[in-house]
Amino acid sequence: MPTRTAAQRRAQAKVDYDAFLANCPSRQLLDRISDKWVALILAALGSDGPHPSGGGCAGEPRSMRYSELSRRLAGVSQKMLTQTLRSLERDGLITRTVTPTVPVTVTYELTDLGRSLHQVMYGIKAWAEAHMDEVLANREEYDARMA
Amino acid sequence: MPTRTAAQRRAQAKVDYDAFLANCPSRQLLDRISDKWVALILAALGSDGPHPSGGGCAGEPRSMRYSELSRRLAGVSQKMLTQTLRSLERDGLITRTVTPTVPVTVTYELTDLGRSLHQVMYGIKAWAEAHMDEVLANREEYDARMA
DNA sequence: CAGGATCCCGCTAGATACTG
DNA sequence: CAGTATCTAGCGGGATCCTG
Repeated sequence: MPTRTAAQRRAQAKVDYDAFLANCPSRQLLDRISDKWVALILAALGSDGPHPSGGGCAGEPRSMRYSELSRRLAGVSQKMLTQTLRSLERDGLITRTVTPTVPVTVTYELTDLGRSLHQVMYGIKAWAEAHMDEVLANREEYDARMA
Repeated sequence: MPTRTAAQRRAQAKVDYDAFLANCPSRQLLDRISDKWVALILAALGSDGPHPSGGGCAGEPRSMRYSELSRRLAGVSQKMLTQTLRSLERDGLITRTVTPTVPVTVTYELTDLGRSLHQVMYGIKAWAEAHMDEVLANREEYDARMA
């Protein structure tokens, strides 16, 4: 093989970089939590917002059934809800418990790991609530100037 | 109009939920930082970032040229780099400075807002480095059990 | 050097229908 | 109730070519 072309070197650099990204923990985490429904499921299971059904239970780790979750996250399709729940279970962030009643009852709950991740999400939420309005203002100003 | 079908009610719920999500600051922030290249640009401009060589350690606010960034983020296409930089500038997270040399010199730097966001990213990085190996282990165990 | 304009492909979310 | 299976369209993102 003679000397490589610039295109070949670039291609190789891309491959290397992709491999690097695939092994980067921060990148993996970002991919995880940025999933459209992950944050919402974590929030639903981790916090104790006012609940439509039933009375006020608050505080202790929340467990929710499949159908409760699907009502809570009104816009989610069954496919995505199931898929997201599976992946979270796979990662050890939530537990899935099947109770062999008739019909079956399935409940989901955060693990310790999931709760710790929920804390990180809280940090994100805090920044968002403190600064997103500023970001939005910048955006409008920028658009106005460019128009 | 007679009573609505279940499908109609579901469709309406989805619309409402989408609207809610569109106005949710946390969601907006998540969308922002989960962009494939945003985190890397923030890291590149905010510190010495994920680079094997070079001594590391977080340093003073860095300013970088377009071509430096494109070399640092080896896998990025010109289109995505430009697009991402623009959107970050629009949001007031970075500044773009054009120096009319020949040929032109363009440098990018974090704003205060950008630096504050960079701190949040650091929290994410910390969790990732502390817990992602556990997540990965869970994943393997899960796959093994399912195989 | 820095970036605009285009074309195009792969992936994935979503709708729909079926099942234990 | 809590899923699985399949099919499809839309679009994000990359490659490529061009310019001030």
